[in-house]
Amino acid sequence: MSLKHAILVLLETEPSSGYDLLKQFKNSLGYFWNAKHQQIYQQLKILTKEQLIVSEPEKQAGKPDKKIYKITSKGVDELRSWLNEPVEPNKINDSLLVKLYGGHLASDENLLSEMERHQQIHLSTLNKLLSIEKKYLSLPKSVQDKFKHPYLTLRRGILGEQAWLDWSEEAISMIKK
Amino acid sequence: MSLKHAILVLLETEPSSGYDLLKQFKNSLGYFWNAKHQQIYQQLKILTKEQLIVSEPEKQAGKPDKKIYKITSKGVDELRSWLNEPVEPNKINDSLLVKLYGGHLASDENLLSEMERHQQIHLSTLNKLLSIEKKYLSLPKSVQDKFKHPYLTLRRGILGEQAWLDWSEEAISMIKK
DNA sequence: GCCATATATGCAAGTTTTTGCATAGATATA
DNA sequence: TATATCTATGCAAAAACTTGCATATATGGC
Repeated sequence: MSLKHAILVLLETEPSSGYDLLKQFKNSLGYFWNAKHQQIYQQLKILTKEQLIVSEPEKQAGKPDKKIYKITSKGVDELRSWLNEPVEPNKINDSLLVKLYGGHLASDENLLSEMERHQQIHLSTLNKLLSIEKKYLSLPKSVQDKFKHPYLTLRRGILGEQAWLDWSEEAISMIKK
Repeated sequence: MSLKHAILVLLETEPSSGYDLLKQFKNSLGYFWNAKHQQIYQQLKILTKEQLIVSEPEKQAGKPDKKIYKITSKGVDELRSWLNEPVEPNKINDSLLVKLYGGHLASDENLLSEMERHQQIHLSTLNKLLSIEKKYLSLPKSVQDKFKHPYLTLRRGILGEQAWLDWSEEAISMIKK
């Protein structure tokens, strides 16, 4: 389980609310982590009980109040020790490929429209990631250095999405034949 | 949940035992579906209760007996109707990227050895997939046509692994700098 | 002879994730 | 002015998945 560590790693970079974390996962880090809001809030409660993070309420005008969580030194220790352990390769369960595998039972129109729908999602993700990269590349070298590791994961997102799109072109033309 | 449909789609192609399905996921289809044996056997029980599949025992010499499951017409109906519904894009939760994201808290040696370990896994997966592709491409065109859809998913595995490896080269040289 | 791995299946308990429901003010859009 | 979406958090139940344990035969390597 590393929702725990995904949260710790983000809080180590910057104190955030549950909602902030949710937005990060949704808007930029979805290429490496995904979680529903219920899961995040629940995990924040658990991490607080384990004293790996602490929260402070933040009053906001015109919006509901936030709870800002920050990592404790115990949390940093936990994170450091987790970083030293090997991790399993990423488990893949891809329903779209299940669907394509059984494609002879479906119509080509169905498959093609599904592929195109997914293509649009991946294309918009790619564009989002490319615009984040653009921002990063415009930063001074010293700041770039500081965010070298997150950038390296961003590159994974970009190369991954590009490969997905390349494959989808190939797949679509194979279905059409 | 589409472990259900992953199993149905494989049984639609060929009647198999739980162990056969497990081997397929492990040895060739891991780029699109992964499941532990306990999960598969449990799901086969559920699918049997739902009458989407039926089993027959097969006695084997020198090996434990097998239960060969095959899809029923009700199962094919279920599969067909599922194939007509849109599926969600694949949820990604990649611990390795979490680790890299927090890489400034770890040592470069640690990160590099982890990357190289994963590289080897991905490389051997790629080789396995390429050898499956080779076999496929040596089949007569008529048979190729019949397995067009599974092949198309195999291509996803291949392009995906190649992209992963390309990224890993880039990432390793960035860590070293 | 021992140990690991492959074949073949399964129960039970625990953990993780999803789904459904709930609240509540603010802003944007038609 | 209704409706949708965004901000912000949470409980509870159900479903999915993992981990630990269990059994039994066969084969290959040291």
